[in-house]
Amino acid sequence: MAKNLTTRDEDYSKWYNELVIKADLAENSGVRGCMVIKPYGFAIWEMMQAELDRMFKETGHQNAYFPLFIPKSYFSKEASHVDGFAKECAVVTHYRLKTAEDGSIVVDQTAKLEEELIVRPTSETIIWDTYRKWIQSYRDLPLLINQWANVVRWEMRTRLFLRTTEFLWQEGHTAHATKDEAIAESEQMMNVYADFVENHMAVPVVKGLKTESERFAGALETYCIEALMQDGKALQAGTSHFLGQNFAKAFDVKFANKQGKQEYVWATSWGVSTRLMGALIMTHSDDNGLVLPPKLAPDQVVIVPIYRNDEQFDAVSEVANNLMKDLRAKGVRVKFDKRDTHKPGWKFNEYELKGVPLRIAIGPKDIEKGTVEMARRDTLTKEIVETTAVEARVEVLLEEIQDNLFTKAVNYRSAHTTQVSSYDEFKKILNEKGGFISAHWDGTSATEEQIKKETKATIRCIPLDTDNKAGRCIVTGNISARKVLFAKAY
RNA sequence: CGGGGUGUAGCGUAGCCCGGUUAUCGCGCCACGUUUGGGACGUGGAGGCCGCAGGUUCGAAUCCUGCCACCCCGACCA
Repeated sequence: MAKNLTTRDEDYSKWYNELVIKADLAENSGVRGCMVIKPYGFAIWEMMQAELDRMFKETGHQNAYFPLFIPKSYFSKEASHVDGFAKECAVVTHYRLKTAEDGSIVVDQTAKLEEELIVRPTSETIIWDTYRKWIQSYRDLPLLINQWANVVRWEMRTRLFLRTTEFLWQEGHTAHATKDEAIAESEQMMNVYADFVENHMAVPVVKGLKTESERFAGALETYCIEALMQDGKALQAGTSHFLGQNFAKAFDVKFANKQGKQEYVWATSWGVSTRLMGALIMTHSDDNGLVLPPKLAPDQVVIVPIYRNDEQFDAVSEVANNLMKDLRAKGVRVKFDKRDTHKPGWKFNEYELKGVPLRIAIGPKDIEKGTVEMARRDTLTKEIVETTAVEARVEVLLEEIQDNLFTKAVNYRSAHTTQVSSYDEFKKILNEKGGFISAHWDGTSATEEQIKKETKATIRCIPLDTDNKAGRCIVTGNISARKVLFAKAY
């Protein structure tokens, strides 16, 4: 059993914070709102990056890198965009320090910048300023670029991975000749995200559209994927925006079409961030610690030796090393933990806390019988397996664990998605059960705002796979074209 | 930015109201020995600008003032 881990029932957010720290994923730094991502946490992020990067490239995108600093004036070019980010920007005003008379380090006031630089909260402006120079003809389109970067948003309140002042993400920025093509790109990337999150992270998502008030600053349409956490709160896991011609007009990005006529290009942007780590942790983990889906686990299998003396250790090691070699040849990520500084029991708990999907223990009894003990992290069950059968069994179990985690999460979500037909029922479900609430809404921002004020629930999305049955808004009783998905959100 | 709270060893803490020996305890750390199939035990040891600065006092972790940081609640969060 994990020592001192607060349970989810006791205090969910305390459980989350402790888990992040104890599983060695990240910790708070000396810098307000900024976290240190520790090696184990970063290894998981790298697994995510590698797969996403592969998917982006498979859909024709290329990576590039744009500056961290954006001149202030760039922001004023697209009005709604600056409105969305103005309140949370870090601003660079000086470029030099000096030693004061009392020996302290101070900002050199004579080194003031002509124009302040903004630490990017997102890169639309600098990228579109650059695209102007890259795009002249329809032959230059589509332009399909992604960048892996850090961004800064000066949030009032931060939480490890879920909302930090600085965070890591990827942002795709594409330019297209036609509106339809740009919309198709936004939809495609939403689907890529959904594919990744469901099939690699084993986290089920609802694909949908954001309402006008929840839309990205500067977008005409925001596609999103929404996931449900174990405490019944929703988490926006990724967004893909159709930007129309807003940025093309703001940054004067035109191309000559086949008829030689100048046209503004059509744009999209899309991103996912280290917040996905939060989604991964909160979806699968339990009171014993982290639970990782095999596809993203830095170590899929760990082998723990049990021995009393050198002779036994040598015998166990021989079996372990052979297993490791065979499993690695099959592409399984496996580690043999032969540290003599910790006891087996300590290691069992350690790997449980860190969410390693499969643990293999090999001791003197196993050597005698030609077996090993295998333990699953997701079900906490153990089985004895013939050494010769381990390789095949590992492959089966890794797949089973991946599927099981997804199925469990889907079941949880189904059990916590409620259809309601009145506002009273809505409030009751929200307070007593939480989760997604599917209800009719009259489509106005006023009603949406009223619900948010009165209940703290927001419209997570207008689901795309809904059956579009008309009805009456639960608040106003006005005509509603379809049900939308509400929840309290992170 | 408003309301509340907390800063004592790497971490978690006692002491603070009511000033007075060498600042308490647990975890962790180091050494040695016994241990090793679910977070071992014993013995010994190291580790402290008591958040920072000033003040009161013979004497301050303790009282006073200012500052800083963090946490919680609100506001904020495309």
